Amino acid sequence: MNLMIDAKSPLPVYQQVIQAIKLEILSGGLRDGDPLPSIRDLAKLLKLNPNTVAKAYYALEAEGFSEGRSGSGSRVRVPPGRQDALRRAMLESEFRSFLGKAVSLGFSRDDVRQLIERISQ
Amino acid sequence: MNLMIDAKSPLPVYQQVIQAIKLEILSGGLRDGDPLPSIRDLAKLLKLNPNTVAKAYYALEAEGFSEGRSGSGSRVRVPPGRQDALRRAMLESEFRSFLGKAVSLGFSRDDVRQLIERISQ
DNA sequence: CTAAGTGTATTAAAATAGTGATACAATGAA
DNA sequence: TTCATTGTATCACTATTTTAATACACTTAG
Repeated sequence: MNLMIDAKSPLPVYQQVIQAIKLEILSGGLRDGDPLPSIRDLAKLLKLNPNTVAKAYYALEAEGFSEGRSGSGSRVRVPPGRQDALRRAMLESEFRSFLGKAVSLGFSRDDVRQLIERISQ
Repeated sequence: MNLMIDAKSPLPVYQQVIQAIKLEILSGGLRDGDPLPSIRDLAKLLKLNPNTVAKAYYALEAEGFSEGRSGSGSRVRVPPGRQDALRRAMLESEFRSFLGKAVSLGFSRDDVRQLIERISQ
C-alpha cells in the first residue's frame, strides 16, 4: 500500500488515511479479506500516532469497509459485487460535483464539453 | 447575494463565507466596484458573530478580491480582465482534479469520456 | 459639526477537533 | 501456558475555530 500523507493539508490526517484506504479498496488494490496493516505498523510507517490511525480504522469499520478484531488484526470486508458498484458511483458523484461547480461559475454545458475536448487528449 | 452557511460542514464558517463571496465574484454576480454588505449586516443576516465575517473579509482583501475602508465600507476590487481569467482557471483546475480522481479509481480516459456522454445530456 | 455607521484591532473565553500517552482485553503462535 | 501482537478504550494536552465584548479611527449623510 502506498499512502501519501500531507501534514499541511487542511484535511485532517486521519481523514487522509481513511480516503487513501477507501481509494485502495475501490480501485481494487485491496480486496475482500485482505489484511490491513496493523495500526501500530502503519502508524510507524507514516510517522503518526497510533491513535490517529486507529481513528481512521474505526471510521472505516463504521462505514462497513473493514472488520477489526483484537489480537487478530483488521481485514477488508467488502462484498465482491459492491466494490465495482461503489467505484462507478464515486466516479459519477465526483463528476456531478464538478458539473455543479462549473454551473455555479456560470459555464454552460457546451463550455464544459469544449474544455473537456481540449484537455483530455 | 445568496449565501448558504452549513454549520455542520467540516469547513470552518469563515472559510465558507470566503468561498461564497469568491464564487459570486468569479461567476460575475459581483463586479469590480460593487459594494459588499457591511460586516455587521452580513453577520446579522447569517446569524454569525461580526468577527467571523470580519475574518472572512480580511482574507478576501489579503487575496486582492476586495478593499475595505473604515467608515465607507468594503468594495469588490477585481480588474475586469482578471475575473474571466480566474473563472476559466478555476474550471480547468476543478476538471483536472476530477480527472485525477478518476485515474486514481482506475478508470481510463475512455471510461471518463463515456460517463460524460451519458450524464451531460 | 453631529451622529450613525463603517472597517479594524485587541483581548478573552468557550467549544471542538486533532493528536498523543497509556492501559486494557482479546487473539494466536510457540 | 506464555508472550508478543492485535484492536479497543480512556484520559489529557494542544491548536484551531468561533464567539464575545470593547475600543478606536474613519467616512458620510443630516
